[in-house]
Amino acid sequence: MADQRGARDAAADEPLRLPEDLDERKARVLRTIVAEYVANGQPVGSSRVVQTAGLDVSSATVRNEMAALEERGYIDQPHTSAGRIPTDKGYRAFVDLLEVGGLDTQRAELIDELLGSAHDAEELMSTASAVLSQLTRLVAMVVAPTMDEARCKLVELVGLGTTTALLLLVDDTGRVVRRSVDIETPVTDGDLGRVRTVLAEQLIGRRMGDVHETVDGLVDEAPSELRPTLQAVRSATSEDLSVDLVRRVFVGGQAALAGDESLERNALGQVLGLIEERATLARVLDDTAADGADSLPHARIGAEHDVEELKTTSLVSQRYQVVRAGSLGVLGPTRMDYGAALSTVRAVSEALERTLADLRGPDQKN
Amino acid sequence: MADQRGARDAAADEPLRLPEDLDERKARVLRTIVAEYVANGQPVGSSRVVQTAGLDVSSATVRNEMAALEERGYIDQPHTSAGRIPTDKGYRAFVDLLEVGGLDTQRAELIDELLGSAHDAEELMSTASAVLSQLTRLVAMVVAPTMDEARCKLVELVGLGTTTALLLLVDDTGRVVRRSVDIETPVTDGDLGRVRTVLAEQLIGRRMGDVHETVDGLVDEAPSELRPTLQAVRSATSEDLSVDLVRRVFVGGQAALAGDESLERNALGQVLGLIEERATLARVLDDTAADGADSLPHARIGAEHDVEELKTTSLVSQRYQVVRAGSLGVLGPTRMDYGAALSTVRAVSEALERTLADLRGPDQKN
DNA sequence: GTTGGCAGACCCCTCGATCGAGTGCCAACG
DNA sequence: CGTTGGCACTCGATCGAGGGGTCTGCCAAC
Repeated sequence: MADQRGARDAAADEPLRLPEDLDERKARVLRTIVAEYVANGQPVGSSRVVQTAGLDVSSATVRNEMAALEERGYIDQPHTSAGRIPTDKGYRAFVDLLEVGGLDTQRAELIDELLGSAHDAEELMSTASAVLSQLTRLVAMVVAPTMDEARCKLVELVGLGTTTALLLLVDDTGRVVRRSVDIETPVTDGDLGRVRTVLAEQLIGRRMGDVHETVDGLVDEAPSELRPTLQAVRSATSEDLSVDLVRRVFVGGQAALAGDESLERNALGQVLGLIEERATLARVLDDTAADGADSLPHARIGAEHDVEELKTTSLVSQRYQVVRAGSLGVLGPTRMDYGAALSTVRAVSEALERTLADLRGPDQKN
Repeated sequence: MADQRGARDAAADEPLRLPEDLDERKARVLRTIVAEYVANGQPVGSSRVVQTAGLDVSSATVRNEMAALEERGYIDQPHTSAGRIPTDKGYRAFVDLLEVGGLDTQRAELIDELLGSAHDAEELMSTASAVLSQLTRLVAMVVAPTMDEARCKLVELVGLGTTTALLLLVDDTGRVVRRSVDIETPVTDGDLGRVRTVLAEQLIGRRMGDVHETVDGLVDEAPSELRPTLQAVRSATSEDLSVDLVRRVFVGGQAALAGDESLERNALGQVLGLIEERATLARVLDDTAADGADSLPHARIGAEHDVEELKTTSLVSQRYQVVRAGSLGVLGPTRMDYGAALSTVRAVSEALERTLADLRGPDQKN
């Protein structure tokens, strides 16, 4: 397992702690190689390192350093007479040494402006993924927060047929959960209305996470004619309410994947396939974010992924909203601009937190 | 403009009408070339045509026919000493001569079974796109029907802050429209409740397409304290209700695009980009389906598209539900198996219609 | 109209040679 | 001992030539 520390915060002023097997100069060489390779996509040779790193030594010296770096697994050589390419371990070390800077004010303002124009949580997250993908030119993903902690604001039960109904729950940020209810025996509109009233009385104001349990408690007390309906509602709410409809994943900029040369066509297909499996995708984003410190983005690089399809890609992900956590991030080839990715994810994440708070904050009366 | 007749129905028993510039044998040669090329991806030569078409003439004769076909623009030669490849016009002629057969019972049953397991319209369409993409190994898309003709079944107005509320409309198939309402001046819960009552009285049972107009009519009659809220509702419903949230496009199997060699990497990126623009996508599907006869799928091939990004792809699309029409289809490289695509789209479309009818049919009481 | 035959075009693969980038090693130097 | 310049070496990339194979277009004959 690779080092799982999160990216460093630029604010924390402790000196950069180098890995044991890297001295100052080796680290600098490694940094240069990663930066150059990310920028140009070409293996980088010793002379180029000397040039761009502005080191005051000869290329022969750098060659020695590079040999050491290769031996320790930080870089690799496609073939004997080629320059070096970072390994996953090399990227990892690079990222660990990286200071996550802030974004320039222009971009930061752009983010705030765009996110601020959203009317509700859903639109907000959709915008966030669009902004994130455009700024990074990577695939951007935003996982909606769980709604367990949110309060139930509205309950509706609409009959669609004599044995089917639609259950609607709205939370205090305006998110809507929509569940089909299949009732065993036909039920009249009147009974449906009565169930609706009971549900509204009991559920409104309660935590969304407690809905199922509450409904469960109602089934036994209820008069027998309402029981089949309540049982149906119980089973309709048994699955985590956040799944599927609410814990949606907003994906933007998939096309960017195709534009990247460094991703094999085959790998591309696999990644696209994975992106369609929203449940796995949400898990991967959440997990990756959880590996990092709170309010700092964290990267998973290449082989660090536990999902086979992502082994040639890197994911930078961060949690937002500590109370009811969602996560967001960008996905791209391991050869990505980690500096930009990390700081952009961080900036958008923070902007999203702020805007989300605004949305239910200032003019909230209850 | 290419020929815009829809695909032929196998049931219609009129003789196949050949294009003027194709006699029986030329058509047969063309058919063989398309079939072979679709199957193998290799340019097909005269001798191969003789073999697989089982023609009782020599390859020289076929060469003459092929020269004629090339002159008329049906086929093309990548280079002098290569076999022939169909042009878009060639594919078009091929498709026009194609009889849209039924699917084998095994597949047909599979489709019915899978679609039948869906609980509501949304799940149904999502399943349909998954089924369609798996059967064809192409990108499948299902555009939800417009809801103009559907009846309003429920109206709710939930306050989220003193100046923001959430408007919920549910139609008689259980689809939910969700609109943010920004009110000019703060409004009390009581007033909000009264507006809700007014809206419910006036809207329930009405066509969803008439909602905006109805609300518009209410604004002037309403007491002044309700007016800001009604105005806000009016502007929230001004946009077509079907757009965005309801007229969703369910896409499945994008990964298939990456797997196909015949699509340039560049083109792939463009297609992926277009797929993310759901509004355009819905329009293209609708338009393509509209070009064909009702209850028959229609193909748009390569250059027939008016969208630049799709010029190297073909789309097979069909309308379902004539009253409140949606459309569905598959997208892939022009070199696709049109026979399979056409019959599968047709089969899924019909199954979707049936299931959608069932969903609101048998046990519907109002 | 159809056919066999044939020359020609041209892709594809391989082979060899050359070029150049970049390396590893080594002896010398401070 | 770290650093350096020098040098031989490796190996991909590029180029051109040549052979094999495929498929065509044309033509004369049937």
